[in-house]
This record gives sequence, structure tokens and C-alpha cells, in this order.
Amino acid sequence: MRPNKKMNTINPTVSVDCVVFGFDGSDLKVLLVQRDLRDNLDIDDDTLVLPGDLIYEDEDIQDAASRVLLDLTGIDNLFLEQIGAFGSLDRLSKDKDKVWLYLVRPIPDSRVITIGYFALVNIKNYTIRPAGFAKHVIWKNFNEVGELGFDHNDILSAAITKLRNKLYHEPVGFKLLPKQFPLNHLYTLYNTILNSKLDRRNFLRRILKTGFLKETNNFQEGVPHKPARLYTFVEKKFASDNNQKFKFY
Amino acid sequence: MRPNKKMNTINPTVSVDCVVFGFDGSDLKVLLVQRDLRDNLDIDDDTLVLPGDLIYEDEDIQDAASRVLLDLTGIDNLFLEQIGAFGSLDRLSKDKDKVWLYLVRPIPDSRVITIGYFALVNIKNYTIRPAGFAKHVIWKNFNEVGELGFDHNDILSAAITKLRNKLYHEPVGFKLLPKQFPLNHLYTLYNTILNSKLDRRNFLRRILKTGFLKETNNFQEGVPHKPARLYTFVEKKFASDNNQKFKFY
DNA sequence: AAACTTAGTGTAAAATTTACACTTTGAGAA
DNA sequence: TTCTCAAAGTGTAAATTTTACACTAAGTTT
Repeated sequence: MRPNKKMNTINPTVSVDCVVFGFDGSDLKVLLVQRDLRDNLDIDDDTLVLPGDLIYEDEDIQDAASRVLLDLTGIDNLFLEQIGAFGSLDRLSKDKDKVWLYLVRPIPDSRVITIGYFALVNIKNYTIRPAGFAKHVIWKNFNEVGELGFDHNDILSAAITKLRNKLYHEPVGFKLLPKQFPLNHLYTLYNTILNSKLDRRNFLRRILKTGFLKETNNFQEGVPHKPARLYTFVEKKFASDNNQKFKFY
Repeated sequence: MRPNKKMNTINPTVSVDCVVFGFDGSDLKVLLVQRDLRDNLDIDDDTLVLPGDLIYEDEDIQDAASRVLLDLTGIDNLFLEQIGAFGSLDRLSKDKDKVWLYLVRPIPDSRVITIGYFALVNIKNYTIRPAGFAKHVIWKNFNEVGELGFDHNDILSAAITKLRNKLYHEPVGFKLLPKQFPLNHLYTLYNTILNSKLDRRNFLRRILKTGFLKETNNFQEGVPHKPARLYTFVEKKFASDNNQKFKFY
């Protein structure tokens, strides 16, 4: 490839961190890792952090984010979108964070800028493997996320803002749901994430009118009430210029 | 400040680049610098690039962007907003770009990730000083921007997308205009930037209805037709949650 | 004073949004 | 089998917003 570059060298100054959102039918979840367990450290530090890592010199940033997710969670081939760069000078300066950095980083005092990514997954497609590193990865209710390591609360805030905006302007809700789902799940999802209480009838009408949903002939099973019809999302082309005019709710 | 860090050392792996938009009454402009002149190099390279530079180790990224704008253009204290990180592996691999990097960079082959920023200025407030470095900074019509150095066309694309979205959802148009302006200037601005031909009466009604404009008792001067009343923007608080529901046009 | 240029202004029809409640259906319990 | 429970499914009228559309007013220049 390119000469004059060492391959597979770690770039000690740039990292990626990933916010992966999931939805379990009633709560919005975030994928977090327990820092010490992840690195098999023998310290008392159960701090939760976003999955992330330093990038390699010869690695595209987004590829780095994919790699991190694959390594830490077994989740492969996710749709990832950049949130932005986080580079404040004190982002690594909490005491606990420093301890950890000294244990695992080649240059623990290096100033590191991180690029945040965000992804949406159908939580059921990605049951976290109970073996290996993966057992230290957890889905945490978004509302119950406490103080994370580093500046990860900032990254998470930026991510939820982005998610809410996207939900409003693009058909992304389906990424959090199984291929087929009843309309009420989508309705709950919108209400949960947007923190709203939308009118149910109006919601259903509007979401159907968008043309992004197609009814199937399948129905819910195993529910103790009238089973709802399942729908699928139909991907359509969005001219990126038109997105602007689009309003999902 | 923080120990274990050298102060004022250049971070050779992270840079910032700024997209500064201006509006001259009929065209959207972008601030560009001519690369060779900027660095007083004796090479035949009139490539235009966005104002940008490597950051310092102990410098917040956004501060770096401010510094770059101040150094290269004399523009101080601008409202800057991050566009995102640009880190593709080939972003510095054009031949001309490499020549330049070898001439000016301490580690010319370093993989560099850049953080894009964008700003809106009233072009008349920032007449570019005709002395010193500033004489190599130009306002270029957005539509006439050709191939820029590095991946700066990508950054510019991301910036224009962001600008169009912002124009649609937030009251930012006024940042491109003088303190007082006739409504038609704002109308032209919207049409120019959004590439649209909005209905004039409907536009005026709607923009006034937002409550962000206040009429003054001043009128245009020196125009060869009926002088229009001047308006000012009134800053109001936007709960960031409400932004979403806001539509300026 | 005539011609030119932009300022400034209203309305009716169409489309969209909103508020609102009852019947149906299947599962599970009695 | 029937009763109860829980969610599914469904329509309309009023209010609001959006759209399309064109002429008069005012100041400048010739």
C-alpha cells in the first residue's frame, strides 16, 4: 500500500468510541462495557464506558469503529454513522481514568482525540455472546446510565440528540426493530425515544402514509390478547436533498 | 497545567480546517487560502485550500480552529461549529498535496485526521486585510469553487449540507447579514443557499411570524428604487429540544 | 413627467394537522 | 362455555397551515 508508513501501528492520539442503541420493546438501551473486565485487569474499577479503542495508523476511522464493535461485542457489519470529534483537553483527566490509562496504554499521557460513532441495532439480532470478552458487555437502559468513564457521557448526549433528530427526519426506527413488527412497537419506540406521548391513531395513519411500511400476512404470536398484524419497512430512495422536507413525526 | 505534557508542541496527527461562509447580497461565498502564498513557498502551486492547520498538543480543537482563522484571516471570535472528523487514509495522497506537505510539515508522511469547522460571517464586517498574509485569503463564490487541495471538497460538501439544514431549522441567516437589513436580502439569501425560488409573499409572512425579526425605523439608502425598511434579528432562546419542531422555511 | 425598479400588501382554496372514543378480536381465567 | 381482560383496529369534523396568485405604492433616473 502506501510506502513510508508502518502498518498496524497504533495511533496513540486518536481513538473511536461507539454508541450502540438498541430497543427491547419498552426501553431504549445502550451498549456499554465494563472497563476492567474488558481488559482483564486486576483492579477495582467497574466503571462503564462506551466500546472504543485507539485506531491503527493505517485504518480508516470508521473501520476502526467497526473493528472495536466486532472485537468487544461480536457485532459485525453494523451501520455506523459519525457523531463528531471530541477533543477537550481534560477528557482523560479523571483519576480513575488515568489509572486505567496507565495500565493499558502505550503512551498513557498522550493527548487523545476521540471520534464518536453511533449505531442502531435490533437487540434480538445481536444477543451478546455469553463467552469470552463479550460477557462484559451489557445493554443498559438509557435512562439508567450513570457516570461513565472519560467524556463518554458527552458522547452519549450527542448521540441521543442525533438519534432523536434522525427519528424525526429519516426512517431509521426500523433499524431498532426485527424485520417484522407490529405497529405498536414502532409507536412505543417513538414515544420512548422522543419522550413524547403521541396520539396513537394519528401516528399510525401518518407512519403508514409515508409508504415505508408494508403489511405482511403474519401476526404476533404468543401474546395474551388480539395479535397485531406485522409490518416490514420498505427501503426507498431518499434523495438527500429531500430528507430535509421529510417529517416522520 | 497538566504535567507530563510538553506545551505548545505540534500534534502532527490532528488538524483543523474551517469552512467560513459569507454572503455578499447575491452569492454565497467561501473563504479560501492559496496554499503556496500562505506559506511563502517558492513553488508553483496555486491550489486553493480551506484555512486550516495542525493543532497543538495543549490546545482545544475548537480553539485551534479559532486560532487558524485569526492567523490566516484576521477574523477573530467567530461562532464556530464542528462539522465532523475527516480521516480517510488517502486524504493527503494527491501528488501536489504531498509536495506541499514535504515542504512545510515536520512529519510530512504522518497520517493526519482533520476536524472540520464551519462558521457564518457577515462578509462586510470582515473585510480581509490587504496587508500581510491576509492578502492571500479570498472569498470565492461557492458555485465556482473548483478542486481544492486534500479532501477539502469533501469537507466543503459536508459544510454546505449542514448550512442548508441549519437554515431550515434555526435562525442563522442573520449571521450572514449586517445588523440591519431589508427583508429582501434575507429572501435572496434563502433562495441562493437553498437553491430554491420561494414564494416571496409567503416567505415574508412566515419569516415575520417567527418573531425573530424586529422592524427598525431605518431604510435602505442609495438604492435606485423605493428604499426598503430595515429589520434586525432578535435573538431568542431556543430550547434545544424545541429546535426540532422549528421550521424556518 | 414618464419609465423603471423594487417595496409592500390580502385572500380564497387546498392540504395538513389535531383532537377525540368505541367496537373487535383473541387469549386466558372462571 | 362464557366471561373478562388487553390491546387491535378504525373515522371524522374542526382548526390550522400551506399554497397559489397580482396589483398598487414609492422613490430614482432619464
